[in-house]
Amino acid sequence: MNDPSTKDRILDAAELLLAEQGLNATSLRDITSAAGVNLAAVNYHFRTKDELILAVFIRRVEPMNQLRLTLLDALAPDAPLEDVLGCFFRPVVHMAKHKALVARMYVERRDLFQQIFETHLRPNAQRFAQAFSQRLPGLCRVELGWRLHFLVGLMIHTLAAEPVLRALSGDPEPLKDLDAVVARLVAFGAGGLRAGAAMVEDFHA
Amino acid sequence: MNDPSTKDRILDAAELLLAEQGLNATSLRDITSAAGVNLAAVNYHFRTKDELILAVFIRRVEPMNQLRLTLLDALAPDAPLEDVLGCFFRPVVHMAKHKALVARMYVERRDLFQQIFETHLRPNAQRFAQAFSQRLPGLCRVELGWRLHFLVGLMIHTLAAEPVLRALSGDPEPLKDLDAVVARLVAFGAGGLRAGAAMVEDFHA
DNA sequence: GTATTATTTAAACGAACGTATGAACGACCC
DNA sequence: GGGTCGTTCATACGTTCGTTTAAATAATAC
Repeated sequence: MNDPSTKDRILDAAELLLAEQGLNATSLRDITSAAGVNLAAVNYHFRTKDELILAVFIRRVEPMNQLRLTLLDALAPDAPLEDVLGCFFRPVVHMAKHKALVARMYVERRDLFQQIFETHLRPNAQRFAQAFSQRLPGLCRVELGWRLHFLVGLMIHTLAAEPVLRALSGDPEPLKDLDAVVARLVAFGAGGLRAGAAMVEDFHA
Repeated sequence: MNDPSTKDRILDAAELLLAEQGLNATSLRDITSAAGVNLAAVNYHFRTKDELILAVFIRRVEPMNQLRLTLLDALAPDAPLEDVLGCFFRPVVHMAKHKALVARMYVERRDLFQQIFETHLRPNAQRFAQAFSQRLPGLCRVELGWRLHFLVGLMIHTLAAEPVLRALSGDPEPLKDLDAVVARLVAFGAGGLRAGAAMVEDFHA
């Protein structure tokens, strides 16, 4: 087993620290000293801090994205809403050790997040939007958008809030049993989507 | 109509910029030059940047908190779950022009958020936890904690994501009709809470 | 083995940051 | 009018940041 390359050691250390401390709060010096490499190595391998952040993120998003589509394709056409939600949530929850990075990215650097969304996530998102829409008849585009937005909110917030959950539940490792987390997200999400669907006519009455 | 004091002009400019650009990304020089005051005025009126951020936040949280309790107290003891959710969501959604600040705070400076939670929000949160619990019989402490956590996620994410909603729905001002936003949050939240409650025995089987 | 390329290193750059200082200014009281 | 106190001001301090440079070292090819 050969040592991980400098590039990989930077990526690993960056993933950990960026998720833990935030994007702006983590300096390149934090990362390189944690990785045991020289500061200038970041510039050599990634050019800038932004490109390093993108590389860290894409390394996890790429396979997660593929898994999502594989699961969705394997679903029966008449599979219930809950199964689609499972395909949506499970790969993200299982993705990485340092899940808070998603939320950090989303709030601290929406420009970078948007960039990744356009290049890596948009087709994926449209496939899921279609799968949800199919199982929530009578939902117009705007309302569907809001509900998808709520789903993303559930997910991001859950992944970001390990310390809060720890304090709230007393469980020292609230995100340990990932399947239970997925089940909770699926149940809550399905209930919200269905109740929301029932309200549509109220808004447009 | 006398001019607003230096202190207020700093608070106003800070609220706008901190929400727009983020906590770390906004410098005191950004704030003071937007407010048209001297840089050192921050130090004079608030001592440090952290204390300024706290002051900005507390100025909005204080009345919002009081309104929340007033609404909850005015509720009939047998009011439905949706009404409690309304008391929970409405004051936050209506709170300030620059709502993203809540999310910024939550992700970028959880230490400050925690500090405000302990000193300003905890009793409030317990009142609501009790009101929810009362209407969701058979929910253990842990599961209730998860569901409250999901509610907070819905709220924060919604307030933070105006630009995303804009892109997603095509609506140029998706957070303009605040009552519609509250209605959507209430419907989705109630559906999620109830569906979650129905799943409890599965987890503990 | 030497030449060429790829990688790592120490050191420094200029810029931006939060904070601190001491002088100037203004309103107000005696 | 002089003195006091709260406020505003220009300016500077020390630090840290992302980025760059050029030399040193390792790896590869001929």
